[in-house]
Amino acid sequence: MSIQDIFISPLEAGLTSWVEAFSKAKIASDIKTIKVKKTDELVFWLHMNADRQEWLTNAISLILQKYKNAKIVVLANAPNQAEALHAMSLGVVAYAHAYSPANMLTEIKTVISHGGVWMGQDLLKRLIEVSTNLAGNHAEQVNQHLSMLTAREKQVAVEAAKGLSNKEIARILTITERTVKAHLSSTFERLGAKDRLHLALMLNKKT
Amino acid sequence: MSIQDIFISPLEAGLTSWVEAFSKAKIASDIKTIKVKKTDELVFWLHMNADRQEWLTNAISLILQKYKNAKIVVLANAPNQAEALHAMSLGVVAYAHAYSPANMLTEIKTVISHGGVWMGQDLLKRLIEVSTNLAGNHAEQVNQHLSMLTAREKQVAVEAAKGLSNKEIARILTITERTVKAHLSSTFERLGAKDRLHLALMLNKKT
DNA sequence: CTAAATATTGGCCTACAGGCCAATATTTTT
DNA sequence: AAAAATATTGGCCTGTAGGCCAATATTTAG
Repeated sequence: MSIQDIFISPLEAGLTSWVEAFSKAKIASDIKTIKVKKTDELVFWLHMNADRQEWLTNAISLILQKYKNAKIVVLANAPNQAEALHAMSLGVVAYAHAYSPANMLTEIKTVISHGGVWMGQDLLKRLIEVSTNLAGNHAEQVNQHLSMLTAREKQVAVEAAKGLSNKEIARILTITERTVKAHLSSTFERLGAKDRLHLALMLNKKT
Repeated sequence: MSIQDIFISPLEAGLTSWVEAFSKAKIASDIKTIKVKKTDELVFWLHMNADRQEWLTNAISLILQKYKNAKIVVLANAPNQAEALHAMSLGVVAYAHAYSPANMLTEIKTVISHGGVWMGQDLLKRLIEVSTNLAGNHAEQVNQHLSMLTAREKQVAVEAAKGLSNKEIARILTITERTVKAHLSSTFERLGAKDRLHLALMLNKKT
């Protein structure tokens, strides 16, 4: 079993750095025209033009559908984060500049063939920033709010913030509706919330 | 210039798979005790216990401060996404299970020494999901909801979703409270929301 | 061991929310 | 021009929410 590189590019000959890096690669302009041994380990290098957004999406899903274990690299003429994110969300394992030098291409291949992911420093950074800011930071704020409540109040509060009625909360916690109200009242006071809607906003807000 | 692996673990001998993978590695329990040639390319393997959250944070920043170009890998006894995100946001380039077999450890090393990033499939997926959701997807979803409403209903809906009462909305839109109710009722029906709290969740939720 | 905080529930009362039926004027679509 | 969708408002009625006063059992903290 060997590794087969396949370039998909509108250019007939591919770029020189590609040829330099992988002399035995196949070059095609359309996915459907290529023929490969199913047993080969496949690496697809998709050359991306700015005006082929839709093509990229289709190409990726087509490849992954046909060759389950194929690795896909996107080489963009004009790399941008949004596109990178989109591509990687579809299953691409590397995203780089189309004019990357040959030695970088071989490094990328080394990385992905060992199960790694390759992307620009800034992209990774951005990815993590977004995640931690909007997922982590928020969680911390919510936790800070919840930490001001007693254990029971917390339970009631999170259910109320989901949109459940007092009656529903009472049922799932096996207490009286009256008790739910009591917990909520003290919750409102502790958190400074006007009512359950404000509570919900405090516990769900994305800032 | 050679590559020097350094294991930091509370265990005196390290795990067998580590020793197997990198026989020439140094093993220490504290970062301060190790001595390395500045010229070496350094790979730190931090062994993470569930109860050393704080230690990890400190260790990472200490290492990166002292050895600018060092690569850091975190090996977690009990891997979890939150911790992985946190670690990678601090500059870690790989996050894996502490009991990963020796061959996986060598693959990780290959990947990171070529500039790649190594993390579990599900973590990467999650990372991208979160990013795409919170960056663009969410706004689109909200707009899709709002597009199902008439101009007036939209105005009422967004105010209601902020937590304003019918009376308040009536005042700022200069209409009767009764009219606000009418717009809200049809809004609920159009969007399939039970009440204003669910409406608020639809327009504020981060999923 | 006592004082303080929590968990539970009751009754009562007011305000607000939201549904139902109905009507009119304006705007948009066909 | 006729039909359909929108914008406004009324009255009425029911249910839920949340505040106020009050009491008891349990847990926790000093």
